[in-house]
Amino acid sequence: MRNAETTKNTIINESANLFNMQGYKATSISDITKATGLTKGAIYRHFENKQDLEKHALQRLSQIMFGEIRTSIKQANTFIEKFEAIFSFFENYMNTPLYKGGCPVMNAAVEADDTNPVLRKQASEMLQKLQQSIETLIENGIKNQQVKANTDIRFYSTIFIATLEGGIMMSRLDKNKEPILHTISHLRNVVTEISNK
Amino acid sequence: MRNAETTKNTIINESANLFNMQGYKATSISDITKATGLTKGAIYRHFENKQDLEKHALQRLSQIMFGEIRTSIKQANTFIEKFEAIFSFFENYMNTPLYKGGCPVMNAAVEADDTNPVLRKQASEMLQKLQQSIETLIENGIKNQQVKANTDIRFYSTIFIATLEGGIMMSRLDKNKEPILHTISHLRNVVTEISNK
DNA sequence: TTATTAAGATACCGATTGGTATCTTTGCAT
DNA sequence: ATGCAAAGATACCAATCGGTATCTTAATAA
Repeated sequence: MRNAETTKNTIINESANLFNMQGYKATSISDITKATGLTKGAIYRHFENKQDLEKHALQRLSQIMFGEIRTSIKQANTFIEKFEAIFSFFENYMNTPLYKGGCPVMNAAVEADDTNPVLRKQASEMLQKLQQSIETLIENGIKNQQVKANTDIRFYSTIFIATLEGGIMMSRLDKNKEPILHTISHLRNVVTEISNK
Repeated sequence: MRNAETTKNTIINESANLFNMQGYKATSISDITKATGLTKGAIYRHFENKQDLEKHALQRLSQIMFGEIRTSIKQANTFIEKFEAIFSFFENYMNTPLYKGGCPVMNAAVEADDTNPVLRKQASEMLQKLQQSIETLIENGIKNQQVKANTDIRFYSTIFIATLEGGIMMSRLDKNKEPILHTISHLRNVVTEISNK
């Protein structure tokens, strides 16, 4: 048998790219056959239906995203350096993104929120995971006395994510790095604000 | 003749609602016939094609959005009150929105950015207009000596919009007002920050 | 070498898509 | 009242949608 796992993998990768760029509803199975060079028969051997494929594709984007975030955070030592790692991760959505089409969480969230409950739930879980990892970052900062003890963790993790996501959206819309750079610059001030002097 | 203008208006209104809720690509002409009670023949008499209808629908959403923003800003007197008006406008995306489906700028931006250049350009112009009106607000604040003279207008208008848009996205995703309330609370601090004491 | 079986290709399905040509109805001017 | 033009309904079109049944190809185990 031709290597099934490899095939399944390329289907997931290619469709993840297409879904994140064009949208889930807007990407057809035949778009995916063109991108992979495979046929419908091959695709439907590996996935029950389109929704199933969407699920796996977004799961893949999630793996890539959190994989990158996790390693870049681990490499950083101080609280501030770790935040800088997150900042440059978001800044990279503009020049050398891990995947085309912008932030998968935002894309899935905006497309799915009123129509596709499966996708919506998945996006919600991704957002939760992202927020959790930022909250852990702040918690550790408090433990290490790098962050003020009375810092509202939930509040600030929300601010960071909202501001960065909004910045990406604006930057992508007018293909201009200024917004994301401004938001990062602002969040640096916020980091300083909650840091112990 | 049956009133053509009224018909055209209901088509625009209903399709604007559907486009903003389900997405532009995901909303079919037959969805619109069901919502309006009209037939395809009637719709295509008033609009060249679907793209033309999308354009008019987003234009309508833009009118509603900026109409509301403008009047609520005008009613406010001080710089801080005007910003409070904007804040409550964004907060209302969660309970009593002017239109269903969230912020039209974000929706169009996320859906269109890689595929639909017409929609994309329109969304870009809406964002520009939104930013312009916030910049004017800050400028006037400076003129009235309510805002510090050295305030970077472009910078702060970007922060405000990015943070609010990100907050809406998060709040809509998990159907919870907490994120948008947190972002507004944070932006209140920012307003205070650039205000003259 | 050959039988087996999984992987992938081909050909089709009904439903729906955006769009159009044509017919009918409506309201107004004469 | 009637003729006319505009508004809307009906009926159709080719193309594409997601999905499936069936056939062919390729790799492995015997």
